[in-house]
Amino acid sequence: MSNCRIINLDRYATIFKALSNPHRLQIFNILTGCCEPGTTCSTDEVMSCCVGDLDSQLNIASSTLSHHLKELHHAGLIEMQREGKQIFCSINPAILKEISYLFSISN
Amino acid sequence: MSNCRIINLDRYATIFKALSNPHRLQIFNILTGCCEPGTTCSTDEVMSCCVGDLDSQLNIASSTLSHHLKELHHAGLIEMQREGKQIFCSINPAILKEISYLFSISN
DNA sequence: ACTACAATTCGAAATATGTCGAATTGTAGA
DNA sequence: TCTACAATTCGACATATTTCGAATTGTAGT
Repeated sequence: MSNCRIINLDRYATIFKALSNPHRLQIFNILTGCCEPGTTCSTDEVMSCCVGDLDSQLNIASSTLSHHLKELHHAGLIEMQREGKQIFCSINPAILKEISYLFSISN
Repeated sequence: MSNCRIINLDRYATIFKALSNPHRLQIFNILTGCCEPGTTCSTDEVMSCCVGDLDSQLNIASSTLSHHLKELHHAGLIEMQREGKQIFCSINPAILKEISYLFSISN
């Protein structure tokens, strides 16, 4: 297995598991931003990334949302930072690059 | 949501779910080939892709392997083709490109 | 037709996941 | 300190997943 691309199966399994649920994937999708680079989205859905904003877009109980965010965070896909009463979520760009690399050399 | 990259959340969730289990990820990894392009692997692990070969590498019951293969196939990640007594598995290259594209524009 | 091999389906069991509402924690303002 | 808002934790429950061994199906050779 010395030449294998995926060295740590469990780690990547955790990452893909985090993306395996439609609600979490939706969160991930919102957080990566809905627009192609260079284009403009309608203002109300751009960069809404505090937990409450996600809550209003997802139609699930906030406790469930919290659970999903925890899972995305645990997988290293998102970062969370308190700002006053709110907690802001953002994508971890490093892991995005990593996954991108993983699939780009799988062809 | 008109500009969203991930149009069909459920479809991608299914794909990522297929990759979310260590055993399935291992199968996927073996099937994409263990070598970087241009390098050579030890002969015994290159392109071993009939079900029996996977079975000997995975250390799980063959019924379990069968179940995992079904899930990978259902997600569209692998193709399966009978040749005599054996069934050969291979990666669906189209879906690999698709995922690669998905993450390359997420940066 | 019989046998051997390859792989799948079936049924069952243990464990994990997704979800909710209620209760709790953390923060800021009055 | 009291109140209101934001978000999480807890406990419970229904459903899904992972896994196995036994039984079955499919294929090729004798």
